[in-house]
Amino acid sequence: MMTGMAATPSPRAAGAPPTSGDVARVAGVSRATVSYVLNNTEGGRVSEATRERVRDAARQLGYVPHAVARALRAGRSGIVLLTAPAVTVGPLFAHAYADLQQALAELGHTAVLYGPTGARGAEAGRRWAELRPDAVLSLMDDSMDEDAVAVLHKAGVGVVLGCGPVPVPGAHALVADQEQVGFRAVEHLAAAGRRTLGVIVPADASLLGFAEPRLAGAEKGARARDAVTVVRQDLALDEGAATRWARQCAEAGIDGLFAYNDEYAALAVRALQDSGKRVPEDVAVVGADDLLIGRLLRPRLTTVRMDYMPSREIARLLNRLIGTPDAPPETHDILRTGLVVRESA
Amino acid sequence: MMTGMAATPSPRAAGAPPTSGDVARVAGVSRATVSYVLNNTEGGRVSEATRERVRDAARQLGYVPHAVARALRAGRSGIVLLTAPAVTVGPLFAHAYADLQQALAELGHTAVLYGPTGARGAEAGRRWAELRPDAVLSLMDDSMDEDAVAVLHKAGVGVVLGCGPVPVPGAHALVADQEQVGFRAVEHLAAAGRRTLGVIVPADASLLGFAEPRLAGAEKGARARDAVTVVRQDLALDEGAATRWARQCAEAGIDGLFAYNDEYAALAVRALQDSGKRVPEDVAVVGADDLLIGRLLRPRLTTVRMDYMPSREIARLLNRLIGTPDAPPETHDILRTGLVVRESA
DNA sequence: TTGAAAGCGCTACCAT
DNA sequence: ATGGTAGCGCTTTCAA
Repeated sequence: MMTGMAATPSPRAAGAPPTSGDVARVAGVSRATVSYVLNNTEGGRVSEATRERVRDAARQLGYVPHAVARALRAGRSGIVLLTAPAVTVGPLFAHAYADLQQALAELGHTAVLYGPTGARGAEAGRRWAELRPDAVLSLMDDSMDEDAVAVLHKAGVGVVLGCGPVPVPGAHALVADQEQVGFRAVEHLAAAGRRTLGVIVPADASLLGFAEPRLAGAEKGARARDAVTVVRQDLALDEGAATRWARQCAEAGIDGLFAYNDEYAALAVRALQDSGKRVPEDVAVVGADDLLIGRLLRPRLTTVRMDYMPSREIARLLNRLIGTPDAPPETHDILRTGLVVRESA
Repeated sequence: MMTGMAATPSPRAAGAPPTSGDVARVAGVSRATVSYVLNNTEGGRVSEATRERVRDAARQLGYVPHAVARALRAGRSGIVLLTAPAVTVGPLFAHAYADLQQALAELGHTAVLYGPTGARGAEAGRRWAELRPDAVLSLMDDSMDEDAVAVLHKAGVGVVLGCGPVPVPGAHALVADQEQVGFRAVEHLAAAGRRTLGVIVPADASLLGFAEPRLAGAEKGARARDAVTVVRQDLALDEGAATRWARQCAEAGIDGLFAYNDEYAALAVRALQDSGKRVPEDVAVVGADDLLIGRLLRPRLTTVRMDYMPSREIARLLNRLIGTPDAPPETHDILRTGLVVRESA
């Protein structure tokens, strides 16, 4: 057993960052008291005079609590890990991410984005699990799969929430039903009397998770109509490719076009116009995502707008799930779409 | 002193995630040995048979090391914290971020993005410092200032690297000299005989950190020439604002325009054309950042392209700095610009 | 009202 | 070749 002096440990090396022990020493109290004061634990159990001394000492030393040590002791890190592949960390995502960060912070969580690991499945799950987050939210991330979920659960990460075109087995799901997008676009084109509909699918493989369902939705839309056919058009986001595509497109007799998003639509419109086609007279074009570029081009793009569940609601959902880690997987629909009719279709 | 049995602690609650102690128990060895084996410490000091048993046990239990505990013990978290305000987490940034993540991972670090905290200066510094990262890289983040750096250093975060238009005192700096951009644009417009140059500055306050230096560079370019003047044009990224701006622009007698970036340039070109001006005949336009939209417009946009230091080099730099935490602040230039001449100027 | 001490999971030093 | 054990910084129970 130690005797005496324990409340006054020797000062630490000069350059070392101050710990709660240092604060205690300077304030002339125990580490326990420091903890009580700085965390406002147990209302008035510490006298106001002492509280003031402790806070002064902390300020004077520039003390910053050590979240790692706190997490170890508490058994929970307070971290919500967001995972997202490179492509997703894009413009649409930027503000949503900032909002989510904010909303989670208000609920006492720390949102942290962990970019592409280079691994997939169980291996990716292990990388995430090492940090022992309270929850993992994977955004459109196809490296999150059933194995990854299993690893996470086994490592004590109680909440795994997948957000993407397809739900991940075993995890909670925010489903963004991308099929709606294609369906709605085709509905509009068909109603305008178009019969041979091209659907532009991006060559970028990392977008297939979105592109395939949008195509599938378009095909579903075509089947619901008589005499409407859908032709898949693979296209890279590149002017040369677009020029070649426009030629081939004319031969296919396409009179209506649904592009993966407004960027691809813009590229296609340009190429069609350069090849002598008129938009929308010869080919009607519908884009998606309501990007700025669609309003700057002439003709202005008709597009399928996406309304996702607001970040604040997602934060509340996460907060609730973290509170009940063993609840059975829930599925929430987070996508509503609407057509923005402009000039191109 | 404990006696006996210490190598065989009692099993833990069934649902609890396995610890190295559990692995040790299953493999019939001590926790120390588990640590040696799983971290490949000290070459052959553990027999191959034992190593195999340990690895089997770990696999069977689904053991994932606890990075938090490891960090506490090691005194370093292995984390490189990236901070960025909402606007920056944009398209240009996406791939750079993914690359950096990758490059840092290869060097044994974990890159983690910590979005806008809602706080600034010392308070923001405290939020970051809590996580005890080995380094903080702030990207175009104006909430990182001298006070934040001081807090971080005091909390033992040895490496603070700022990347933005202006260096942060006390921290290492990656300077992206945005003035070059404006200078180069004005040089081109003046050489083409334009004399009254508008410079479009975005109304979005969060972009001012870039916009002001670009404007300053343009002014510097004008001073270097006779009879060339620069007129600041504030503009919001909005069609209505652009229409009003185009009218006022005609009155000002502007015959050359440098826009903050290609998006603003596109908006301006559109508005000018709609108001009856010809581009480039009446007004020559130069954009910046070489965005896709610049190639889709007619006329195609002349733009100032940016070449940043590749992520791999930034990762190597960070790695070196983490190895020598007390080195004096270094400054590195990471921006090269080049003019891409197309049709608009 | 305050303090002592245990212990979160891990690694590294020193024994054996 | 392997094991005991101290201790990273913190919170929290129990004791005073």
